Amino acid sequence: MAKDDVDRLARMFKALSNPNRLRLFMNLLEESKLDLAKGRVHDCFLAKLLGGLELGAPTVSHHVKELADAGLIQTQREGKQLICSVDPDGLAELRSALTLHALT
Amino acid sequence: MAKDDVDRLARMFKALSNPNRLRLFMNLLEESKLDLAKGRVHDCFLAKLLGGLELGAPTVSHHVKELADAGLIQTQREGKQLICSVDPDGLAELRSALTLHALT
DNA sequence: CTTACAGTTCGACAGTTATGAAACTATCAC
DNA sequence: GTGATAGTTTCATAACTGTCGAACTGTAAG
Repeated sequence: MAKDDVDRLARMFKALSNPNRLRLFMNLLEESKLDLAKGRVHDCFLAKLLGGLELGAPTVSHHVKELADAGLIQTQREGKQLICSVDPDGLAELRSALTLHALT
Repeated sequence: MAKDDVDRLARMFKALSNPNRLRLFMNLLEESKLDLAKGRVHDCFLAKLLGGLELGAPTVSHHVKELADAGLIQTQREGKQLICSVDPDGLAELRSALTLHALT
């Protein structure tokens, strides 16, 4: 495995290594599951992502940026709000790194 | 998703968030793939895991402990040497967390 | 234009992490 | 026993991280 690939992967894992950030991502993933089951891509406001999380706005902004920079989520402005969705490519990369190809 | 589960998952991701530690784990995983293909469980010395990694012994010892504490690898003494292998349960946990059940 | 809203940027601070040097423990070979 | 080998523990240190308050930017509504 090339050094660049390892670094890229490590960055993704780092983005998921903070419980609050992981919760954000899992919430988004949960929503995505529901929506994908219905055949459309999910979008979601930041505020909505925070369900139960008691974090200040600057902190959330920072976490979202980390997840986006790592390639795990995609963001998009829509008026005042920031729309987030899981990046399917990033997710696929993660999963394939953890897959025992010899077994499947 | 319960708080404890999130914390446990986050700990696993954190263990993989350092490039050197991730390389250690990926080396082990690579070896495991080969061995599982042959129908046996792989074991591997620390020194062997280090292929190319220029880290001091204390650092490696520390990284191995982190991976073990996170539940990603299992260790076992054998004479002077420490035998490591991927913990299949931990790996399965990680993979299932990243799986879009609605899609599979 | 003014106000309110959603999110960002900029410090700052406490806490954590990665790394190695030195000293240590445990095991094997002689 | 002596010495060599494999790994651990302790400690120090530089670098990084998570969080927030305060000030800021951009957008929409009136």
